[in-house]
Amino acid sequence: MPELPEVEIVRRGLAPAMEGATITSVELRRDGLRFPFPDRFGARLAGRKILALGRRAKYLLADLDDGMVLTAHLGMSGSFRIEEDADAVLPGNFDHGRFAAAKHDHVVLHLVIGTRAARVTYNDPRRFGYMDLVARPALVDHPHFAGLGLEPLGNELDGGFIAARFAAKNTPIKAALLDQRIIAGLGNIYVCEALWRSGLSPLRTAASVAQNRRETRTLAIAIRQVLLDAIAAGGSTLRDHRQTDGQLGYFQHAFDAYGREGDPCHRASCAGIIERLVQSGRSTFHCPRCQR
DNA sequence: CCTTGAACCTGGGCGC
DNA sequence: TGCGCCCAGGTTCAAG
Repeated sequence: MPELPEVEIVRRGLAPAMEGATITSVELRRDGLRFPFPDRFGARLAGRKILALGRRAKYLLADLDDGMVLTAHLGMSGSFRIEEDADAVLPGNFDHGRFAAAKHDHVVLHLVIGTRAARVTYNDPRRFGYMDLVARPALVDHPHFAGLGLEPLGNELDGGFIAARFAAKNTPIKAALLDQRIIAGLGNIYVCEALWRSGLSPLRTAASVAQNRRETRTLAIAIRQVLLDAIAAGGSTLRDHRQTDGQLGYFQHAFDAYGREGDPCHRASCAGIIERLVQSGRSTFHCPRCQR
Protein backbone atom coordinates (compact mmCIF):
# COMPACT_ATOMS: atom_id res chain seq x y z
CA MET A 1 0.00 0.00 0.00
CA PRO A 2 1.87 2.86 1.36
CA GLU A 3 4.16 5.37 -0.18
CA LEU A 4 4.82 8.72 1.43
CA PRO A 5 1.35 10.22 0.83
CA GLU A 6 -0.46 7.21 2.27
CA VAL A 7 1.80 7.16 5.33
CA GLU A 8 1.23 10.88 5.83
CA ILE A 9 -2.54 10.34 5.63
CA VAL A 10 -2.25 7.59 8.22
CA ARG A 11 -0.18 9.86 10.44
CA ARG A 12 -2.73 12.66 10.24
CA GLY A 13 -5.51 10.23 11.00
CA LEU A 14 -3.80 8.67 13.98
CA ALA A 15 -2.45 11.87 15.51
CA PRO A 16 -5.66 13.04 17.23
CA ALA A 17 -6.11 9.65 18.89
CA MET A 18 -2.47 9.09 19.77
CA GLU A 19 -0.83 12.40 20.62
CA GLY A 20 -1.19 12.92 24.32
CA ALA A 21 -2.60 9.45 24.88
CA THR A 22 -1.22 6.91 27.33
CA ILE A 23 -0.68 3.34 26.19
CA THR A 24 -2.40 1.25 28.83
CA SER A 25 -1.63 -2.14 27.33
CA VAL A 26 -0.50 -3.80 24.12
CA GLU A 27 -1.70 -6.99 22.50
CA LEU A 28 0.81 -8.80 20.30
CA ARG A 29 -0.80 -11.56 18.29
CA ARG A 30 2.47 -12.95 16.97
CA ASP A 31 6.19 -12.76 17.66
CA GLY A 32 6.91 -10.25 14.96
CA LEU A 33 6.13 -9.05 11.49
CA ARG A 34 8.89 -8.97 8.92
CA PHE A 35 11.35 -8.87 11.83
CA PRO A 36 10.79 -10.06 15.39
CA PHE A 37 9.44 -7.46 17.76
CA PRO A 38 12.09 -6.05 20.12
CA ASP A 39 12.54 -7.67 23.52
CA ARG A 40 9.70 -7.05 25.96
CA PHE A 41 8.04 -4.87 23.33
CA GLY A 42 4.62 -4.78 24.91
CA ALA A 43 5.88 -4.28 28.44
CA ARG A 44 8.11 -1.39 27.39
CA LEU A 45 5.21 0.39 25.66
CA ALA A 46 2.72 -0.08 28.46
CA GLY A 47 2.37 2.98 30.65
CA ARG A 48 4.12 5.28 28.19
CA LYS A 49 2.59 8.53 27.05
CA ILE A 50 2.81 9.40 23.35
CA LEU A 51 4.14 12.92 22.97
CA ALA A 52 3.98 13.31 19.20
CA LEU A 53 3.40 11.31 16.05
CA GLY A 54 5.74 12.12 13.19
CA ARG A 55 6.85 10.72 9.87
CA ARG A 56 10.18 10.18 8.14
CA ALA A 57 9.90 8.98 4.55
CA LYS A 58 7.56 5.97 4.78
CA TYR A 59 8.05 5.49 8.52
CA LEU A 60 5.76 6.55 11.32
CA LEU A 61 7.55 7.75 14.47
CA ALA A 62 5.80 7.94 17.82
CA ASP A 63 7.86 9.83 20.40
CA LEU A 64 7.30 8.44 23.88
CA ASP A 65 7.73 10.12 27.26
CA ASP A 66 10.72 7.95 28.18
CA GLY A 67 12.83 9.13 25.26
CA MET A 68 12.14 6.11 23.08
CA VAL A 69 10.58 6.22 19.64
CA LEU A 70 8.13 3.62 18.40
CA THR A 71 8.88 3.23 14.69
CA ALA A 72 6.53 1.58 12.25
CA HIS A 73 6.79 0.74 8.56
CA LEU A 74 3.68 -0.48 6.76
CA GLY A 75 5.40 -2.60 4.14
CA MET A 76 3.11 -3.40 1.23
CA SER A 77 -0.14 -4.15 3.01
CA GLY A 78 -0.04 -2.61 6.49
CA SER A 79 -2.84 -0.43 7.79
CA PHE A 80 -3.99 1.08 11.05
CA ARG A 81 -7.52 1.58 12.25
CA ILE A 82 -8.88 3.40 15.27
CA GLU A 83 -11.87 2.25 17.24
CA GLU A 84 -13.46 4.05 20.11
CA ASP A 85 -13.39 1.78 23.13
CA ALA A 86 -16.50 2.95 24.91
CA ASP A 87 -16.66 -0.14 27.10
CA ALA A 88 -13.16 0.15 28.45
CA VAL A 89 -13.05 0.88 32.12
CA LEU A 90 -10.31 3.28 33.01
CA PRO A 91 -6.82 2.20 33.91
CA GLY A 92 -6.02 -1.32 34.78
CA ASN A 93 -9.28 -3.00 34.00
CA PHE A 94 -9.53 -3.66 30.29
CA ASP A 95 -11.44 -6.60 29.00
CA HIS A 96 -9.65 -7.38 25.77
CA GLY A 97 -11.61 -10.55 25.25
CA ARG A 98 -14.63 -8.52 24.26
CA PHE A 99 -13.09 -7.59 20.95
CA ALA A 100 -13.05 -10.03 18.11
CA ALA A 101 -9.80 -9.61 16.21
CA ALA A 102 -9.98 -9.51 12.45
CA LYS A 103 -7.74 -11.72 10.40
CA HIS A 104 -4.18 -10.33 10.23
CA ASP A 105 -4.64 -8.00 13.17
CA HIS A 106 -1.15 -8.29 14.65
CA VAL A 107 -0.77 -5.45 17.14
CA VAL A 108 -3.35 -3.63 19.23
CA LEU A 109 -2.48 -0.54 21.25
CA HIS A 110 -4.99 0.27 23.98
CA LEU A 111 -4.97 3.99 24.63
CA VAL A 112 -6.57 6.45 27.00
CA ILE A 113 -6.79 10.21 26.76
CA GLY A 114 -8.53 11.69 29.77
CA THR A 115 -11.77 9.78 30.13
CA ARG A 116 -11.81 8.47 26.59
CA ALA A 117 -10.40 5.15 25.51
CA ALA A 118 -9.57 3.87 22.06
CA ARG A 119 -7.66 1.09 20.46
CA VAL A 120 -5.35 1.39 17.50
CA THR A 121 -4.98 -1.84 15.56
CA TYR A 122 -2.26 -2.70 13.08
CA ASN A 123 -3.38 -5.11 10.35
CA ASP A 124 -0.96 -6.47 7.76
CA PRO A 125 -1.81 -9.53 5.61
CA ARG A 126 1.60 -9.88 4.01
CA ARG A 127 3.57 -8.95 7.12
CA PHE A 128 6.19 -6.96 5.22
CA GLY A 129 5.77 -4.20 7.79
CA TYR A 130 7.86 -3.81 10.90
CA MET A 131 7.94 -2.06 14.24
CA ASP A 132 10.82 -1.23 16.51
CA LEU A 133 11.64 0.72 19.64
CA VAL A 134 14.67 3.00 19.37
CA ALA A 135 16.14 5.64 21.68
CA ARG A 136 15.58 9.03 20.03
CA PRO A 137 19.29 10.00 19.89
CA ALA A 138 20.14 6.63 18.32
CA LEU A 139 17.52 6.96 15.61
CA VAL A 140 19.84 8.62 13.09
CA ASP A 141 22.27 5.69 13.41
CA HIS A 142 19.61 3.01 13.23
CA PRO A 143 20.07 0.74 10.21
CA HIS A 144 16.65 1.63 8.84
CA PHE A 145 17.24 5.37 9.04
CA ALA A 146 20.96 5.98 8.70
CA GLY A 147 21.00 5.55 4.94
CA LEU A 148 17.74 7.31 4.22
CA GLY A 149 17.89 10.05 1.61
CA LEU A 150 16.23 13.42 1.31
CA GLU A 151 12.70 14.04 2.50
CA PRO A 152 11.06 14.96 -0.82
CA LEU A 153 8.76 17.62 0.63
CA GLY A 154 11.60 19.28 2.51
CA ASN A 155 13.33 22.42 1.27
CA GLU A 156 16.42 20.68 -0.07
CA LEU A 157 14.85 18.78 -2.96
CA ASP A 158 15.37 20.83 -6.09
CA GLY A 159 16.87 20.45 -9.53
CA GLY A 160 20.37 21.03 -8.22
CA PHE A 161 20.11 18.17 -5.77
CA ILE A 162 18.88 15.80 -8.45
CA ALA A 163 21.61 16.91 -10.83
CA ALA A 164 24.30 16.32 -8.22
CA ARG A 165 23.10 12.96 -6.98
CA PHE A 166 22.15 11.49 -10.36
CA ALA A 167 25.21 12.65 -12.27
CA ALA A 168 27.22 9.46 -11.82
CA LYS A 169 24.35 7.00 -12.00
CA ASN A 170 23.97 4.91 -15.08
CA THR A 171 20.83 3.19 -13.84
CA PRO A 172 17.48 4.09 -15.39
CA ILE A 173 15.93 7.20 -13.84
CA LYS A 174 13.07 4.99 -12.68
CA ALA A 175 15.40 2.93 -10.50
CA ALA A 176 17.22 5.99 -9.20
CA LEU A 177 13.97 7.57 -8.04
CA LEU A 178 12.97 4.38 -6.23
CA ASP A 179 16.33 4.33 -4.41
CA GLN A 180 15.46 5.40 -0.86
CA ARG A 181 19.10 6.34 -0.20
CA ILE A 182 18.75 9.32 -2.53
CA ILE A 183 15.16 10.52 -2.15
CA ALA A 184 13.18 8.76 0.58
CA GLY A 185 9.47 8.23 0.30
CA LEU A 186 8.73 7.64 -3.36
CA GLY A 187 7.41 4.26 -4.49
CA ASN A 188 6.30 2.69 -7.72
CA ILE A 189 3.13 4.74 -8.19
CA TYR A 190 4.52 8.19 -7.55
CA VAL A 191 7.70 7.57 -9.53
CA CYS A 192 5.61 6.63 -12.56
CA GLU A 193 3.39 9.66 -12.05
CA ALA A 194 6.28 12.08 -11.51
CA LEU A 195 8.02 10.87 -14.67
CA TRP A 196 4.83 11.22 -16.69
CA ARG A 197 4.29 14.75 -15.40
CA SER A 198 7.90 15.57 -16.26
CA GLY A 199 7.65 14.15 -19.78
CA LEU A 200 10.72 12.01 -19.06
CA SER A 201 11.13 8.45 -20.27
CA PRO A 202 11.66 5.95 -17.43
CA LEU A 203 14.30 4.34 -19.64
CA ARG A 204 16.58 7.38 -19.62
CA THR A 205 19.64 7.02 -17.45
CA ALA A 206 19.74 9.10 -14.31
CA ALA A 207 22.98 10.65 -15.56
CA SER A 208 21.43 11.85 -18.80
CA VAL A 209 18.69 13.65 -16.91
CA ALA A 210 21.24 15.09 -14.48
CA GLN A 211 22.96 16.87 -17.37
CA ASN A 212 19.89 18.86 -18.32
CA ARG A 213 19.11 21.74 -16.00
CA ARG A 214 15.58 22.18 -17.28
CA GLU A 215 14.78 18.51 -16.85
CA THR A 216 16.09 18.22 -13.29
CA ARG A 217 14.12 21.28 -12.30
CA THR A 218 10.94 19.99 -13.93
CA LEU A 219 11.39 16.63 -12.24
CA ALA A 220 11.92 18.11 -8.78
CA ILE A 221 8.76 20.19 -9.13
CA ALA A 222 6.77 17.21 -10.43
CA ILE A 223 7.86 14.98 -7.54
CA ARG A 224 6.83 17.53 -4.96
CA GLN A 225 3.56 18.40 -6.65
CA VAL A 226 2.40 14.82 -7.20
CA LEU A 227 3.01 14.02 -3.54
CA LEU A 228 1.12 17.12 -2.43
CA ASP A 229 -1.75 16.33 -4.79
CA ALA A 230 -1.93 12.77 -3.50
CA ILE A 231 -1.95 13.86 0.14
CA ALA A 232 -4.71 16.36 -0.63
CA ALA A 233 -6.76 13.50 -2.11
CA GLY A 234 -6.29 11.23 0.90
CA GLY A 235 -3.73 9.01 -0.81
CA SER A 236 -4.30 6.25 -3.36
CA THR A 237 -6.48 3.26 -2.60
CA LEU A 238 -5.61 0.34 -4.87
CA ARG A 239 -6.65 -2.38 -2.49
CA ASP A 240 -6.42 -1.75 1.17
CA HIS A 241 -5.26 1.77 1.91
CA ARG A 242 -7.83 3.50 4.08
CA GLN A 243 -7.73 6.70 5.96
CA THR A 244 -7.89 5.77 9.63
CA ASP A 245 -11.57 6.67 9.74
CA GLY A 246 -12.20 4.03 7.08
CA GLN A 247 -12.56 6.44 4.17
CA LEU A 248 -10.89 5.51 0.90
CA GLY A 249 -8.19 7.60 -0.73
CA TYR A 250 -9.09 9.17 -4.05
CA PHE A 251 -5.85 9.91 -5.84
CA GLN A 252 -6.04 6.70 -7.91
CA HIS A 253 -8.73 8.44 -9.97
CA ALA A 254 -6.15 11.08 -10.87
CA PHE A 255 -3.47 8.70 -12.15
CA ASP A 256 -2.04 9.64 -15.52
CA ALA A 257 0.23 6.63 -15.93
CA TYR A 258 0.12 4.05 -13.14
CA GLY A 259 -2.16 1.13 -13.96
CA ARG A 260 -3.33 2.68 -17.25
CA GLU A 261 -1.78 0.22 -19.71
CA GLY A 262 -3.56 0.46 -23.06
CA ASP A 263 -5.39 3.66 -22.17
CA PRO A 264 -4.90 6.95 -24.00
CA CYS A 265 -2.32 9.39 -22.70
CA HIS A 266 -3.88 12.26 -20.78
CA ARG A 267 -1.46 14.87 -22.13
CA ALA A 268 -3.20 17.46 -24.25
CA SER A 269 -2.61 16.82 -27.93
CA CYS A 270 -0.66 13.60 -27.28
CA ALA A 271 -2.09 10.64 -29.17
CA GLY A 272 0.03 8.10 -27.27
CA ILE A 273 -1.11 4.97 -25.47
CA ILE A 274 0.20 4.12 -22.01
CA GLU A 275 2.48 1.10 -22.05
CA ARG A 276 3.66 -1.20 -19.29
CA LEU A 277 7.19 -2.48 -19.07
CA VAL A 278 9.25 -4.15 -16.36
CA GLN A 279 12.30 -2.48 -14.84
CA SER A 280 14.25 -4.18 -12.07
CA GLY A 281 11.37 -6.49 -11.52
CA ARG A 282 8.68 -3.86 -11.18
CA SER A 283 6.02 -2.53 -13.50
CA THR A 284 6.63 0.82 -15.10
CA PHE A 285 3.77 2.66 -16.82
CA HIS A 286 4.63 5.38 -19.30
CA CYS A 287 3.65 7.08 -22.52
CA PRO A 288 6.32 6.23 -25.08
CA ARG A 289 5.17 9.12 -27.25
CA CYS A 290 5.48 12.12 -24.97
CA GLN A 291 7.91 10.83 -22.35
CA ARG A 292 11.29 11.23 -23.97
C1' DC B 1 31.29 0.32 -4.92
C1' DC B 2 27.29 -0.99 -8.49
C1' DT B 3 23.36 -3.55 -10.41
C1' DT B 4 20.10 -7.17 -10.82
C1' DG B 5 17.20 -10.72 -9.10
C1' DA B 6 15.33 -13.57 -5.62
C1' DA B 7 13.18 -13.77 -1.27
C1' DC B 8 9.97 -12.59 2.23
C1' DC B 9 4.13 -13.38 2.69
C1' DT B 10 -0.89 -13.47 1.59
C1' DG B 11 -4.68 -12.68 -1.37
C1' DG B 12 -7.17 -11.30 -5.56
C1' DG B 13 -8.02 -11.94 -10.37
C1' DC B 14 -8.01 -14.60 -14.42
C1' DG B 15 -7.77 -18.56 -17.66
C1' DC B 16 -8.79 -23.30 -18.05
C1' DT C 1 -15.59 -24.87 -7.81
C1' DG C 2 -10.93 -25.66 -8.08
C1' DC C 3 -6.18 -25.22 -9.57
C1' DG C 4 -2.32 -22.89 -11.20
C1' DC C 5 -0.31 -18.81 -12.59
C1' DC C 6 0.57 -13.88 -12.41
C1' DC C 7 0.35 -9.75 -10.07
C1' DA C 8 0.61 -6.39 -6.05
C1' DG C 9 1.74 0.22 -2.91
C1' DG C 10 8.50 -2.39 -0.16
C1' DT C 11 12.79 -3.64 1.53
C1' DT C 12 16.79 -6.69 2.23
C1' DC C 13 20.14 -9.91 1.07
C1' DA C 14 23.02 -12.69 -2.05
C1' DA C 15 25.35 -12.99 -6.16
C1' DG C 16 27.36 -11.34 -10.41
